[in-house]
Amino acid sequence: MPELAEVEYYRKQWNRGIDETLVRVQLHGETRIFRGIRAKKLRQLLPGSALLRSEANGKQLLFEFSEGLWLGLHLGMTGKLTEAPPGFRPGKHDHLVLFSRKRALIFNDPRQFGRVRFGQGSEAPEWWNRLPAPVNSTRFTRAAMEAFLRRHARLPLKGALLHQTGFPGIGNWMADEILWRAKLNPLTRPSELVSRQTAALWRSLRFVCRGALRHISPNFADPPSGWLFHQRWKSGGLCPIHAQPLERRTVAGRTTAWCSVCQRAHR
DNA sequence: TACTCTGTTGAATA
DNA sequence: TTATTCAACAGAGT
Repeated sequence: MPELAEVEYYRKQWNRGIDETLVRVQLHGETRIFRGIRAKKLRQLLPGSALLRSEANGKQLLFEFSEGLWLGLHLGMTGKLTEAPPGFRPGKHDHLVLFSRKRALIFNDPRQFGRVRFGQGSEAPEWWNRLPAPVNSTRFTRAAMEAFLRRHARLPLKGALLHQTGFPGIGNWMADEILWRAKLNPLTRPSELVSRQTAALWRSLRFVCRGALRHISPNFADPPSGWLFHQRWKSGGLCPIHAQPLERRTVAGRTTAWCSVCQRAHR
């Protein structure tokens, strides 16, 4: 699930451990989560350092520790960050657990599509600084969105919105919500958009990002009723406007729900 | 039991 | 260069 707002929620769970010194690190170093890094180094270097701060960039997370240690996390499809008392016993899918005297910070991910990265130095790791501006930042501009759509003129809108280089932070449910509000069919190609539709896409994108962050990231609450979110997955889901049964099909490789009245294919 | 589905993404292929 | 397909993984649902 973790998209922009859920990632932000999880970041705050680990922030509860800010200013606490780690005493022990427990991890399943052989799992896919740690691909590309030496998991053993985490276990050796992190104890003795303290969590200082954290940052999110779209779906990417960065935790800064004292002693110039940096932990990058991606939650993949089923990753979660939680916090537990210090006596916590890691279970099968608790692949990385950081213990301070007061608590355990847990990275749990059954499907292991998530990822842990590690860096050392006085500055944030280079891969972090190279990330594109996430959709909720002021650096993400309408001009940048339009340039990306021009570059991917034949990719269905649904696929474009899921592209993390073009729309960092958007995931499957947000993409459907955005297209529904903009009254755009997920199969529409960017090259077919008239300027009124591009404007609608931009407005809808901003609205859904702001709303998701406001409603979901504080407590993991659902967005307000009236959002497509509540209808997307249930069989017999209805368009919140027309009470029309939603279409449900794979578009650009992902399950997609839309209203055939609001989001007519072509004009 | 067997088979299908899933909120991500990146590698391989076209 | 851009678009599509598929695999990585585990568990839930039918």
